[in-house]
Amino acid sequence: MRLTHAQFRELAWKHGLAATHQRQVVYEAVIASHGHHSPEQIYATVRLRLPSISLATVYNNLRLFVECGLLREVSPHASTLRVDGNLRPHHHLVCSRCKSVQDIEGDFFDLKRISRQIPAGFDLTQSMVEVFGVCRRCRAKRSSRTN
Amino acid sequence: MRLTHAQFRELAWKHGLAATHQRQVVYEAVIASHGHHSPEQIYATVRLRLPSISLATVYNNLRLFVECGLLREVSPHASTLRVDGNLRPHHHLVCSRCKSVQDIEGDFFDLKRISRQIPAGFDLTQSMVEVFGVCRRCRAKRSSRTN
DNA sequence: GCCGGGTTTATAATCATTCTCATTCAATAA
DNA sequence: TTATTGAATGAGAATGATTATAAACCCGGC
Repeated sequence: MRLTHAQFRELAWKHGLAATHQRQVVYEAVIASHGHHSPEQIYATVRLRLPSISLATVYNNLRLFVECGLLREVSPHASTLRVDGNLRPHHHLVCSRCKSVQDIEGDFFDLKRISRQIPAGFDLTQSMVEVFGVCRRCRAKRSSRTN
Repeated sequence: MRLTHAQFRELAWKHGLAATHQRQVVYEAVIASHGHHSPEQIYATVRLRLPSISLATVYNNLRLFVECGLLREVSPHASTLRVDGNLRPHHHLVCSRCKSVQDIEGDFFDLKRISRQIPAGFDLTQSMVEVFGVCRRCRAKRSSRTN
């Protein structure tokens, strides 16, 4: 998807960001191809239009876009492996900001109903559900923010 | 939690693993302290009992334990950032093996009902749900495995 | 057009994780 | 109990993803 520079400038300003050319191209690359992109993939796409862009710029701007709510992060977890010895069926409540994880017990999820909606062949027998939100502590800490 | 060596050996064998001393201590460290542990945290705990253990051994054995189903991996997602330009409310279907992500539309989750069960103060207004399972391709690939 | 502060670039640094290989150990057979 | 052998371990190097640094550059206001 392409935007005029004026359109992008308005979008960026609404979110408190300066509207640079690099940012516009990175943003357009993410929006244009639907899916869930890694920084490397976006970098490859953006380089077709801006061969001299730096990978660091892609990382910086993706982080900014996520922080200001222009994009969402898939699986916002801590950057390190976490392991759980609790094998009983349970689910996780994850804070998108501090990445803390708490167990939730209970049967919120109608897996039968989900099964009817998901692609054929996807196996939910060992399934787990994670619910993302903002924990009490993080909400208190940054309650002044609007996003 | 401590196990006798005989108990651990039986547990390990049931899952197709040799029962080494290091493995027992790593496993006990995970089980003993409830929560969601990083390799570094487990390494620190294990070193109290086995000061000469290598961090690589902790990593190797955690991976093996997860593969054979003795432990679960929290947030089994690709180790690289993924970004999503779709801001409309939707959820993700994630394959625990190949880490692929697909969108699912629909209203499977009764957030009101969840809200009543989660700790006070946890903010679900920007929430997202991810459902983990095994995608068709991965299921076909390793259908001979029992776990 | 010029200035100043934020942005970009290139590269170095960092962090988590995996690999390599020499050494050691667990499990089986004698 | 001991010997054997393939698997597991330990130490450190290597890798891959991400972040930090510092000099050059550009956007937007004057």
